[in-house]
Amino acid sequence: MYLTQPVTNGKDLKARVEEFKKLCRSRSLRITSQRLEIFRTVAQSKAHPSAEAVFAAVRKKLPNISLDTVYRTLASMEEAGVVFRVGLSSKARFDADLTPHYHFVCMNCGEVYDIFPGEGEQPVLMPQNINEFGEVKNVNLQFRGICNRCRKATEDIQK
Amino acid sequence: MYLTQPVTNGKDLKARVEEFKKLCRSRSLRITSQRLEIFRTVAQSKAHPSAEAVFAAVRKKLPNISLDTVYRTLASMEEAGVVFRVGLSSKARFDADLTPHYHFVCMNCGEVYDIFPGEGEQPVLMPQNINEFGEVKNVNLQFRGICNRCRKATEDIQK
DNA sequence: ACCTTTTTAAGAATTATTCCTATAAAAGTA
DNA sequence: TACTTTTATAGGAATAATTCTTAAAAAGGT
Repeated sequence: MYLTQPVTNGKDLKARVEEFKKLCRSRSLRITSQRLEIFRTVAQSKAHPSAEAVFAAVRKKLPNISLDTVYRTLASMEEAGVVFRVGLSSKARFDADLTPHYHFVCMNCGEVYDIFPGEGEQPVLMPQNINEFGEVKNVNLQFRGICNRCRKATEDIQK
Repeated sequence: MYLTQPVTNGKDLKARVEEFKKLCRSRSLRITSQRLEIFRTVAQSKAHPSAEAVFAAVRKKLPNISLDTVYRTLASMEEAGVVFRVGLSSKARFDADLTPHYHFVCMNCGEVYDIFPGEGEQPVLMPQNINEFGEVKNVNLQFRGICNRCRKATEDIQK
């Protein structure tokens, strides 16, 4: 089974902003100038900006915006699937098992699970053009989501 | 071309510690009780421990060890390829391009480069057993290494 | 225009990580 | 074994990234 991610790009900025507004409505998130401007900034950038970088850019339009708003908004945008967070969250975790394997990282509790490829299975291929970028030292493949334990816990609360 | 990582596991702890000592010698890193204990801790754990967790565990054997030593040592062990850092370093970066693509992250300058799979190429397969772990929300594939710009810069210094 | 709920700014607080400096321990050498 | 040089360490201070707290402001429905 191949990985597929939704293709929501290739549209112009205005269209994406409209789509974003719709999404906000559907989630009953209020459409604020801060949210729109943060979205525009990330949507326009190809630089994988940090929160600070987004803050600096948005500040030019909204001089009073706070860094906290940027963090909060980026987090909610990630949650909504509108932006992708490159890399993992704050705390580093280590693994001394160097046999080829990957990780399932729970977005709720932060737990890290090993995923060992099944017999004959090999989930990562090296892209052909990888040398254009540099010398690869290692490969990090993470599947991020909600682990079964956390899912069960939320189900139990709902009851 | 398939990804292959060195297989250095499946050996017992003592053997791994001896191997680690050799590696230290070859890199003229001194063999200290702190290093050995930190290595033992990470090598024994299947919990992907954080620096704090390693600190807490090592402290039982070496009550005066400092957290800084743990951080320093884990970093040098990562550099030596003895442990793997799960996830990226501290600063979060964002990407609003949701078309399927991956990233090359420079371990030196932190720059993030997009890698779009070539025509018909699809570097990530979903592992068959993924549902055992939880519900996948997204996939994060990073190739980490030294980008060409940084490599060029270091070459220039050597001249 | 009014009311309710959500969002915000501002700054304080927290968390993770790194830096600084004097001391201590390792490895090489006589 | 004692001596020397180099590297690593503890301890605490400093920094960087992120999150929390609170009162005020803005959104969206009525």
